[in-house]
Amino acid sequence: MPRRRFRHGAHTERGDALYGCGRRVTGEPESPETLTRPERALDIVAPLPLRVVSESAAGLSELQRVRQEKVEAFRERGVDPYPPRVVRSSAAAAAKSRFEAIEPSLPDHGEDDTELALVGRLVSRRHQGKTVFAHIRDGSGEIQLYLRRDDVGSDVFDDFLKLYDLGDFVQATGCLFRTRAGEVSLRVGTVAMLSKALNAPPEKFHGLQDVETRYRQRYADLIANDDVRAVFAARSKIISSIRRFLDARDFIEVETPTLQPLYGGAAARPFTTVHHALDQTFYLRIAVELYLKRLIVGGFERVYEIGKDFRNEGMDRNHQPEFTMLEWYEAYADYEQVMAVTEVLMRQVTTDVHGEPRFTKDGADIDLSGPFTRMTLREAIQTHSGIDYVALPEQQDLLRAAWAAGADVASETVWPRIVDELLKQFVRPKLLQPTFLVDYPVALSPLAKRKPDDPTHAERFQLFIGGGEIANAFTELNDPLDQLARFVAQQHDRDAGDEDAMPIDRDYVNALMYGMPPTGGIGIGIDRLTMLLTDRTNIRDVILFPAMRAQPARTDTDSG
RNA sequence: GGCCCUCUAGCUCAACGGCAGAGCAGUGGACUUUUAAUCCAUUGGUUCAGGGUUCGAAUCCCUGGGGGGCCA
Repeated sequence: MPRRRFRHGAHTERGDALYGCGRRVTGEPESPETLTRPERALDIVAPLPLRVVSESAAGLSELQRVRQEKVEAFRERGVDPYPPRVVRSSAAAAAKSRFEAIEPSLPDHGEDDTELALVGRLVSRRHQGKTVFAHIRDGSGEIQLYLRRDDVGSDVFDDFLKLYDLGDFVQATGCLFRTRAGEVSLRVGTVAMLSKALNAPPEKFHGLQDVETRYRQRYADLIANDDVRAVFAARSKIISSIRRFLDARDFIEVETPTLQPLYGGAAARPFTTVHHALDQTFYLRIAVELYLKRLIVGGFERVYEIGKDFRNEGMDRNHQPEFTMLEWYEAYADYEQVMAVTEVLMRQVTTDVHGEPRFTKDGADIDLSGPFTRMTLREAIQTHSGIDYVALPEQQDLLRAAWAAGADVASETVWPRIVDELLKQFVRPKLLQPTFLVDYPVALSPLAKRKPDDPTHAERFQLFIGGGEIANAFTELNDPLDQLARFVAQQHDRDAGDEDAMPIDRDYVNALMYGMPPTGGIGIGIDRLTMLLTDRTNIRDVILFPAMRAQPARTDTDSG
């Protein structure tokens, strides 16, 4: 590798003023692009300081104006405070671990003689006379910078104190050593501005606490709060783990329409929109179920989709109008087989996130290592409420029993919804450890196949963990005329005012008439699963940019 | 949808009917191994908006708005 020195944009004339640690650069480039024509990268003459808006028009605060003046100071000396390229020799974490590996072999002072170019956001700075300590943070972590006036020269030293602010992205070159306090640090030779920040970062100790600001300005939340970054890193792990798991089992990932001429596959109100050229109403999908099963009809045996569903309903800590759902369908499988796969998947995903098949949720230790509990819905409701809904097939009888047990149910609630309420109010909160509830009343399950030995119940299961519903699955109904009858029953509910009931999907019935093999399918809410595995109680904490009510227009007018 | 809580400097928070303050950040200064550095000085406000009560309102009342929680 050729000998190379990193140049500092504002002080290229000091390129030779390194205090002598720099000998070479080791380590592989971060990417081919970052090290293309490295010598030129920071020597580019700054472009004209175009001011497309006046400061008053930009509405800068006093603190922002102070920083903007620093931007101008860079430009006045011909330095671009937003250079297009940067040289980076390694990530902070890699640099540190490399230093720690070679540290025992270093002579005397223990300073490495390899010159590095590190980059990142300036997150802290401690000035002490003719030295400065600072931390920069890149995607891998933080690393401390140590500047000595005698090393970098008074110009660089003063600039670093006067023109650089917390929040700026910077490059620093130099060599690693360990401070008296024991922290691996970069003894800095040069610094360069990579991107001047006009907004100060949130307070360093308390971070960003205001919940509303955290949701509306997630970028500031991510800057300020490490645990928030960890949540979304976990979410990414969950999704990639699921993909690996399903791909390894010969599932293919497919994409079905988000804009649908007719919605279905779940009990929910849809969003409605209009295609202008077609002059036609489209619905944003509330589920992908009916399209995935059309693909099973078409001959694919194992399909899955991870994507956004949209439901035009109330918002609370468990509901967002836009959320992510996994569904998969497997030909020649029934709900028993789906249950078995689900158990293995949940154990795998949990292990990928936590390193072991157990974790803590709301203070409860949850263990997925053993076989998941299985019981019928009927048994579960009977155990936790004392009510056997099978023995009470009349709405009035079940309602009275529910009230007697202390349930909060409206008098006009239809029979299957009462069963659902018994589940939600008496059973679900108790199911902390992973539990499959199986066999649901047919009226609650319009897309599931009936049990051969009990036509009042469908082959359906739900998985509960941590008191929450994680998965919903069944042996898919593939009798086209039974399906049509269920749709018609749903239509009656719609006509009676149930806005959540599904419309009749004749094209789906037509697909079933071509024949769908026996099939098992499942839906798993990714947001709920992420809440479970990251111990969050508000769905907005696991969605990067949650839907929020638009803020009212500002009434004050800009004086500029 | 109902009830409750909340909104004050860039950020985190005080002041609860009597001069709008502190810490961090910023600005100026001291300090050559600090790490929530320390020390001295200092800038910064439409107290969410509008109305009312009052000699006097961030504070009490009303209306509206944003957010959160509990319930439905």
